[in-house]
Amino acid sequence: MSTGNFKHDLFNQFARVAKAMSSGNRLELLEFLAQGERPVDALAEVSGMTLANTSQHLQQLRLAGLVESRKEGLRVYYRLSGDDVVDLLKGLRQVAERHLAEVNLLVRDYLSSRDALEPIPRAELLSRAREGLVMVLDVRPAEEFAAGHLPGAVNIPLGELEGHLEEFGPDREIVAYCRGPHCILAFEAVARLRAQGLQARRLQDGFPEWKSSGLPVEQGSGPDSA
Amino acid sequence: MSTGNFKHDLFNQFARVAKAMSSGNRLELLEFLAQGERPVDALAEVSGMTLANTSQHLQQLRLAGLVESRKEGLRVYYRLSGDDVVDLLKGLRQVAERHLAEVNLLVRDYLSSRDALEPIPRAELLSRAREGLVMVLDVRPAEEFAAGHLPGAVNIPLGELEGHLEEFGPDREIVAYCRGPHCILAFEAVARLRAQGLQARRLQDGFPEWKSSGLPVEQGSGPDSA
DNA sequence: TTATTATTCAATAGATCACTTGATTAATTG
DNA sequence: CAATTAATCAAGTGATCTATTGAATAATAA
Repeated sequence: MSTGNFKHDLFNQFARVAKAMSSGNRLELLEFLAQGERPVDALAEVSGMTLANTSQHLQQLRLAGLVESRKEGLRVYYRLSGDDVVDLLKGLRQVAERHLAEVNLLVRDYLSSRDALEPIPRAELLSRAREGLVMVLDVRPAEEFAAGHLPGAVNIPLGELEGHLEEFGPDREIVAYCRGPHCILAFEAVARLRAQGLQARRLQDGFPEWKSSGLPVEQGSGPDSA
Repeated sequence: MSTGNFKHDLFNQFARVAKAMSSGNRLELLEFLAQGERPVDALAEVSGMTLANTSQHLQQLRLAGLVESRKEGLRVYYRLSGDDVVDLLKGLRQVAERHLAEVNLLVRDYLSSRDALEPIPRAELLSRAREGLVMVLDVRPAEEFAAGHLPGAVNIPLGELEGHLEEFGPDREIVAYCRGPHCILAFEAVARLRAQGLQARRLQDGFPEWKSSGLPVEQGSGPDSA
């Protein structure tokens, strides 16, 4: 790796970090890890990759200094190696959104075909939820819900949505949320609920943003932790 | 490119940006471009790549939305597509420095072998330069010097340093600076001057940091624009 | 001990990437 | 007009990357 040329060596080290982030699959892993520590099998399932493949990608991320791991019993838990990694991911998203026309087209196409309506702002949801006017729906996996969620939220992971349709009424608006501005779980949920004739909207951004903006958060098993 | 899967497509777009930055050569180009607009041949020379290779790398950067170009006469000038690209580069450096042991080893080895002394802080240089106690040496290429430099600085590009040794005296300390914290020009200059028995130190960071911290700047051809 | 589970390792084929070389385009000059 | 210059394009080769497969390791349970 060392070429004896300081400048080159240094840039090549920086490039290692970028190379680790140059795969959509690995970025997806990083985004999940931004939510907190996760074992390998959970990451494999959520990313849709095989276990071995996921493990290898995680090791590339580790070699680039982006994640760290900890073994506990049979499981190996991975986590981001620092908040600066979150900043880096954010910077990457920002540049892509500002300068890649394809990203905007993708988002626009998806939104217009799935959910033309504006997301509901956080403050508005808070006040309307307090008045009991809306049902707050958390479509993330149960484990993420257990680690923290919006107050009064009901947890129905996206895959189980079809089995719970009778819990919704046509008169009470449903506001779905998930992980963040680019998490598609909430989009999908809104699309499916609307297909059933229900009133559904999407929360602006997701749980991490809600939490980091200082709004109230509930922990532990919620009202629907079946 | 499109897989019909929104989430995947989106992450793959983000990955395109990271992939463009996953080469040391391209990062080097980006760092030069952070100084301002440059034509292809200048970038080729400074990076040590062939013209064709440089051109191809620049086009990859453009496809990733990191740079833009403008044609003027025979020349094509490239520039960063926005300040967010600078932020992204900074984030990349930060993560690499914090989490890659190799980077710290590289920097430490280089510093201890070339320049064990601390860099001189900006404020200190300013006051000492005003008292005429130090000679401020800009070792960047003449064109960069002309675009802006420290007040009273003398411009001697690194390659011409050996031909100008008689301009320095052993009693007046020399403070060299260049582009930034990882630009090696100043390191090299200090090493060579010390090898001649002269008192030489390096400014903390470089010209961009000096300028952005609000300290005075001179423009146009300086006192030594031979 | 053997079996089970979570993870990693090793080997592989196909795809993509980096750099070189020589030809080509576009703007300028004589 | 032909010659020159800056940059890009096109093709080829060796290297690297990705995902898959099946085997190996390590911790736990029976």
